[in-house]
Amino acid sequence: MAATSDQTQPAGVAAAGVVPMPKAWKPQEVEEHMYREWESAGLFSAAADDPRPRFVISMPPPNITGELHLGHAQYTVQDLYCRYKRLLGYNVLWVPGTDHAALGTNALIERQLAAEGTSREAIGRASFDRRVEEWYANYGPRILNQLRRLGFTADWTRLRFTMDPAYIRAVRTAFVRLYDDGLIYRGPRIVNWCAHCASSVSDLEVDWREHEDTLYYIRYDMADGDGSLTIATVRPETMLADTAVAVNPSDDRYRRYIGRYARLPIVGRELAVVADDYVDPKFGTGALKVTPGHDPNDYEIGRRHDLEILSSIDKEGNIVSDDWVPDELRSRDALTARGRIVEMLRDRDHLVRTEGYVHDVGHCDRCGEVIEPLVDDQWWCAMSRLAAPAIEAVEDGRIRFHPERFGAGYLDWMRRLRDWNISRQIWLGHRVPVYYCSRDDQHVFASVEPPTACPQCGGTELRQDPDVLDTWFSSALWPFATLGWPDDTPDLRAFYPTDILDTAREIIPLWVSRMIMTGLRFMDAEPFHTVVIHAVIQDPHGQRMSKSKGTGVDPLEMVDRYGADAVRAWSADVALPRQDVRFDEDRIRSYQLFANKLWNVARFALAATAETERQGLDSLPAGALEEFDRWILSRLDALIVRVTDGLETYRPGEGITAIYEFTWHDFADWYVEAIKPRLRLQPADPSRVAAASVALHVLDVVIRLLHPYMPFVTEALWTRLPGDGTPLTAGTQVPRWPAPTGRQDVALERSVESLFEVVRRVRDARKEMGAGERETLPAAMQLTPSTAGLLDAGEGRRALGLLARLELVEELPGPAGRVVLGDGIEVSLGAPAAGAAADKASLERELKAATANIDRLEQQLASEAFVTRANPVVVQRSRDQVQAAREKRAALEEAISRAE
RNA sequence: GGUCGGCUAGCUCAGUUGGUUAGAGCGCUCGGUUCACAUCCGAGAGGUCAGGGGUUCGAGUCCCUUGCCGACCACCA
Repeated sequence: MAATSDQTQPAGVAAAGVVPMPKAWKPQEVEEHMYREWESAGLFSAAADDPRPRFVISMPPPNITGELHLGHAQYTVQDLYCRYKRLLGYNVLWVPGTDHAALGTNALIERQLAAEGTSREAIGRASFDRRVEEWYANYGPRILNQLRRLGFTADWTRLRFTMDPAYIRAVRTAFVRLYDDGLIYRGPRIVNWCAHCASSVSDLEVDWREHEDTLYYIRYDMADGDGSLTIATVRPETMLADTAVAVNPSDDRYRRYIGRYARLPIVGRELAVVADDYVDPKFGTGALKVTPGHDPNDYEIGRRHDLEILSSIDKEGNIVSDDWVPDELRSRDALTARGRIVEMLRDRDHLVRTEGYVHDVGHCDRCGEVIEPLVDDQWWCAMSRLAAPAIEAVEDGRIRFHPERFGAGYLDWMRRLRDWNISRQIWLGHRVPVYYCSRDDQHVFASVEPPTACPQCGGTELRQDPDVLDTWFSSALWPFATLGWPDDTPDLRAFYPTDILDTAREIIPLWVSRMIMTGLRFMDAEPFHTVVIHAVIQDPHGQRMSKSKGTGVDPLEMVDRYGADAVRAWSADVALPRQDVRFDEDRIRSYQLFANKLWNVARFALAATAETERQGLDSLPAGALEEFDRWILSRLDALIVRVTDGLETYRPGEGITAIYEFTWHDFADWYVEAIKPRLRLQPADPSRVAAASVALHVLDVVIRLLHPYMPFVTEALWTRLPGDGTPLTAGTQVPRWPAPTGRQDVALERSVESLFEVVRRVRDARKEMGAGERETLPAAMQLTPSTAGLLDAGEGRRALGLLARLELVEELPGPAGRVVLGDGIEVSLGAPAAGAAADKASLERELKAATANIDRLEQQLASEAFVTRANPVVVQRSRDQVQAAREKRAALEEAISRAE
């Protein structure tokens, strides 16, 4: 890699000390340049003929409806696994792309047109199409730039867009095959109609919101004059299209009405009274007006009883002008008509009463308009034959969800699937590839290539269906259509099926389920084996982020402020296995600070070590490692296990948390501080060489473990460590992911950490005694017989002196100022030059705590049940603890008496 | 209505088969110009683990229940 900025200098240059490493890690000065280097070196491109095992992710294509929001930072999870797998030696392909988002983009462009005082009808289809192209040309590149700024290693040479010519052919092919197999059909059924978008929308695109409405009780007299039925409705305007009244067959109140006829007020139509189990006798009056033309449930009742379907509301949301509609209501919009109808009912004494009523009303997901259910000719995709194998794939475990609970939700939804309304009446999108011959209404056919003649009669006057397809119909083909399907391409053969799909949970029914269905149908294989559902990012108050409320956050703003590494680390931390996560800028910032910390600890280690010491651990002579060396290597082994395990179980937060804690606290705070004197020894001193080698080894491993999370800072450091110069971002033949080395030593860890605890207590005591920060105190150390050899002499003794700023002596010159106790160790501190000679109060405080601890343990051990039934290991631990606590209490009491 | 998630320090969150005296980051208090880092170092204060009940020698952790917050699915006019 060529380097222009000093932070990306090759290792040799920096190591020679020619160019010093800057004091602070400044991602803003490094990341963008470094990314361009990676991309231009082709590090993200996978080869179809690469013999290594492959790992593939299809990127969920962001909608080109605008710029990305912070939620897209969750794509970090995908890059994390791509980089992890590259380090493991896989041939990795991450296929990127964008989605045309027909309904959404269409709504935005229409809004734009409306703001300019025009409309799509006014400017015509050609101009509209140009608008669409401009839109995509504007936002598409911005989105891709955002993804690049986050450091994502998607293979941009394979970028796809769901409206590319090749993709259009894939969509048409899928449609034609399903059509020819009878799984796509056209027919009149009730749909969710949005008058504003002038299109149907699928059940999943209806947004239900609570409304306060009025429930009207309306009396329908019987046609034969004998009695009446009162019904309740919130939508009196739909009564014009009533074609029946329904009651529950078991409802004694209404049994005598069944089979007779009621007369519809205002209109005068006769309505059959039918018996249907759907009717809830306890709701309202127990009698239901049936309007098959404008209510999904009524539609079902209508089918069961073979009722006529009438429409009283048209696609503009106005009352129809059919001759059975009273003149004064015709063409009025539905809402004004409602008021007028209520007046008419009141005038004619049909309105029994009204009451307030709170219920949910469907709104268009895209534009917010109230949805009008109406019956319309639409294209449908039959679900049951497609769903069955997709259900089995998850039941059998061929596809697994993480977190697991989402699998149950998927199955529940799939088992209740209804046919899918796939046509939309807008201009933007994939046109339905169905053609009608002008010679004969019966000559209807679907065709992948635009046909020139009717296959049945050869007629050349053909008309294409005006509808377009639901965007999700095209997205459903994503994992294979991006690889060249329907052609049998090398990419398709090499890279399908993919491995992991990572997305948000709300997308499971919209997209995941449909990819599984089409993958099994067209490719005869599940499109992926693992579905990872990441958390949804909310605003800091736990509300959904929304652009309109101004609570949306631009990921680039965060990247500019804290660096991509910090944003990524935070994303990876919170993405799994949680369900919701609040945006927390401080937490992002903490990862920037971490990058700086890593940078500096590396800077120190590199500056303090000589070129000759950068040879690797293996070249050290046997026995060269001291206690702290073995301690940090033991901790490092545990870290490798924890990070790897976290990634393998789809809990990446475990990994980044562990790396953070290890690097900052174990490595920088303790290990590096403890070896500083050793690094100042002569270059050839074995102790120095061991410390330097271990420090560099730890850095090397940490950088590799951290790289998937924070690629930029790790790459910058990698070039300065000994190695072959191949960027970490590059895939290599030889795996580079660290493996545990068997150096874990739990007993050693315990004794070293108990020494740290003593250091902490001494620091605390020094402060309480009023010792100066830089003042060295004399101290005598006493060890109990059980003490580990570590503390007796050598490194432990040295470290205690260094880290707690003590001079260890055999005998204190005067009375002890304080006595500090640890596990098997007692440190008597000499009095500081100034300040309180002894702090009896704090000793007494400690005594109190120690006594309470003894009481608790003694009580526990006095319990017969505990001693006989608890795990012996636990019992022994309590015994050891109480013993240690008693020793400590005795020492404290003695110290207190000395202080008096 | 069904399902799922959450409720742990002032704030945001860890806490993986039940077992030391419940942790971290930020914030706060006190002290630090030690030649890696003030984007830092050291020390400290701060929690009846949402309420109630149960199982257990032992519960933040398991079971039941109540409450509140949130999400998804369904759609009783």
